[in-house]
Amino acid sequence: MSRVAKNPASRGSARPTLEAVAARAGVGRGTVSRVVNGSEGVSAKARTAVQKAIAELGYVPNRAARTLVTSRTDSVALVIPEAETRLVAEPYFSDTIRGVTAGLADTDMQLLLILVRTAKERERLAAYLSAQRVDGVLLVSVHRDDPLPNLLETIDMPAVLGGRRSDREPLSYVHADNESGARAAVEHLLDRGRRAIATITGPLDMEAARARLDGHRKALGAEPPDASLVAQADFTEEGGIRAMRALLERRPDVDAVFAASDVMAAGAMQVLREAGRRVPEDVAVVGFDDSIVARHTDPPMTSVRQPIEEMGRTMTRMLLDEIANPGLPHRHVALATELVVRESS
Amino acid sequence: MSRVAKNPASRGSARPTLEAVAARAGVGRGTVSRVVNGSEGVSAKARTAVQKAIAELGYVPNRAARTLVTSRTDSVALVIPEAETRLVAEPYFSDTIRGVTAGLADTDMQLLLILVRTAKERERLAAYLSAQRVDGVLLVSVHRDDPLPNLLETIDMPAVLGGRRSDREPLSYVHADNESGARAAVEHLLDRGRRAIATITGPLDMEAARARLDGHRKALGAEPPDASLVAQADFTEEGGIRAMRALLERRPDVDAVFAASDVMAAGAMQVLREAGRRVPEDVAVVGFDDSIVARHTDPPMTSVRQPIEEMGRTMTRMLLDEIANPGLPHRHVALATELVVRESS
DNA sequence: ACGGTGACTGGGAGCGCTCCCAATCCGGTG
DNA sequence: CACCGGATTGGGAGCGCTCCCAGTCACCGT
Repeated sequence: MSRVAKNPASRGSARPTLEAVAARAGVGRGTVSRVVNGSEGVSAKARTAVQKAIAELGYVPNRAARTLVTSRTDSVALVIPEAETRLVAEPYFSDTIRGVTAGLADTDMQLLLILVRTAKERERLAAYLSAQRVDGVLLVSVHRDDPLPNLLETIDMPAVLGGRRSDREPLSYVHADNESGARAAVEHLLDRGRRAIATITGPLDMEAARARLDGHRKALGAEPPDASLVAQADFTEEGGIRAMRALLERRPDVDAVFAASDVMAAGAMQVLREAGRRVPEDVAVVGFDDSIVARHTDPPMTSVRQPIEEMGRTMTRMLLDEIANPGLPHRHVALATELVVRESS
Repeated sequence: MSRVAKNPASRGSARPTLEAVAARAGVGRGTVSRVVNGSEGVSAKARTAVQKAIAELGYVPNRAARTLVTSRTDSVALVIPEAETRLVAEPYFSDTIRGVTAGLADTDMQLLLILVRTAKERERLAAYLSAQRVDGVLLVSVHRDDPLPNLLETIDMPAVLGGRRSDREPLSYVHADNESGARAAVEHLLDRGRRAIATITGPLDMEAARARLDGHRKALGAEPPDASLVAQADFTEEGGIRAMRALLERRPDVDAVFAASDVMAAGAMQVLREAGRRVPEDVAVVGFDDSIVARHTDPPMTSVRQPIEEMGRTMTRMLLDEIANPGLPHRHVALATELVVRESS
């Protein structure tokens, strides 16, 4: 049989194969494979010969071939609900990606980015993941009723969540200590002598939003606070605006607001200004995220910083761990937040 | 997490193969393959039988096997220099990704996200791309001396740039019409009766920055403007601050500033406030990007909007085109910008 | 000297898919 | 009724790699 190299995409110099390296080094395929994969049981002599051949030929393993036999893909997916990329403070997005990338840096894993926008895409994603096209999944911004985590568990796919669905989340996750952060924010307002401290919440089907609300409540005392001081919103500026208007109407005496996101806090500040209330003299404002928005409002906003990039890095490390050790029990990690005080409080 | 799969090849429920589908449908592998890939020359009868079998078995093609033989990977890489994710206005990042994802939406291509941070990683990326692990590359935020585009051309890898290296860029690219945008901004300032219109530039090794500077010059008249009205910076807030200080010192009479990015404009506004100049009464300010920052400065900032998400979408479509038709000549697309007038001017 | 031992090594057997070609089928022709 | 050509079909031959096992070989103990 002639070995007619009829490569369909025959551009560029044909890449050398394992076989070519073996021939050049005067050894068998098995030995080259062992060297490439760092297995032991290869004589020093053979190893150097192979390494030399690899260098000379510029050999790079064909990932598809490897995947075909090992059924490892050497890639992980980062799944982000697209809506969140609009609502949530912008840096959340880039910081997460940066953290994940950093966590993957000296692996040779690839990062697949998947934005899910519609319910239909969600289903496609499910099929996609079931097809085992990645070794693991990072899932951020999960809502309470998100079906994806359960799916992942069902198909036995390693996964780590950024944030949790509830405080009984079984899957592995990394999250910021939202409750403590919120509590610190409200206590800071109390320290400043504020007495009527309202809060603007995020969507309560997200645990992060609930936890921040809890922090507000706990800082104010054990018993549930006056409901008139709580306005529900959705993390958007528009929502923050509406919530602040409602609060002013219900509680003209309000002298401080803790918003569960910077963007909502910015909206609140607008409303306060229009209402003729000075910030911070009449009403103090504290946000959450410490995003770029917080630094540019007028006055600059006090906010609770969460270590998003580090969350991404940690999630990634945990995922790689779970991929490498399939039996591993799920782990839960909380990272500390930090109150950044500026002039709005 | 109950059963620890110790058998390497034992995946949850063994995924059905092409062969299984063929058996079930009572046809040969070739026929199933033809149906799956939409080739013609399949009788209606065979086709429906195959489709039925696929549905019943829940068959999903194994991508690795396909890649191995076709040497297509069905994935494209989006390469982003990591430094840019910090400097450039944040939404740039997420908008681009959103656009690219949208462009890929009804393909079954996957998106690989690659952040390049160090020179070493840059080299690894070169090796990676040379290994033909993706079908095409999207490259954003290219600097004038970026070696990557040439590499891509050398290895004959389909690529589309977001922005260009110079106005003689040979590779395909999509960019915003920076010069017109800048010109519109400066003309707007002239309309407002401003006479000493300074500009704060981005790093001039980026064509976008140069083009914005050109726009400033051309709006002011054919001849090169007074150099004292031009301050070079780097797209960062810090840079904008330094530049504005320098401008105030050199030209106390300055009555307007056009900054090549919102973040720099925000820095400039800070400096102006500290210097006791009112915006816009004493000095009008216009930014570029129309990012979230522009909406939250005090006063809200006039800015030049660029359709970033659309750029991402367009780039992606062009790339898919180039992948599908290898002979295609390179194309250059400029998208219009739009001046968004707010209270800072 | 000889079997035993452990360290290495080569290469067959696929992984699941696409390509391609020979084989088959069928209606229409002469 | 034999023959022809186009439409359809089945399945062999790999793609490049890892796994695994049967050797091979130098060396040791008795």
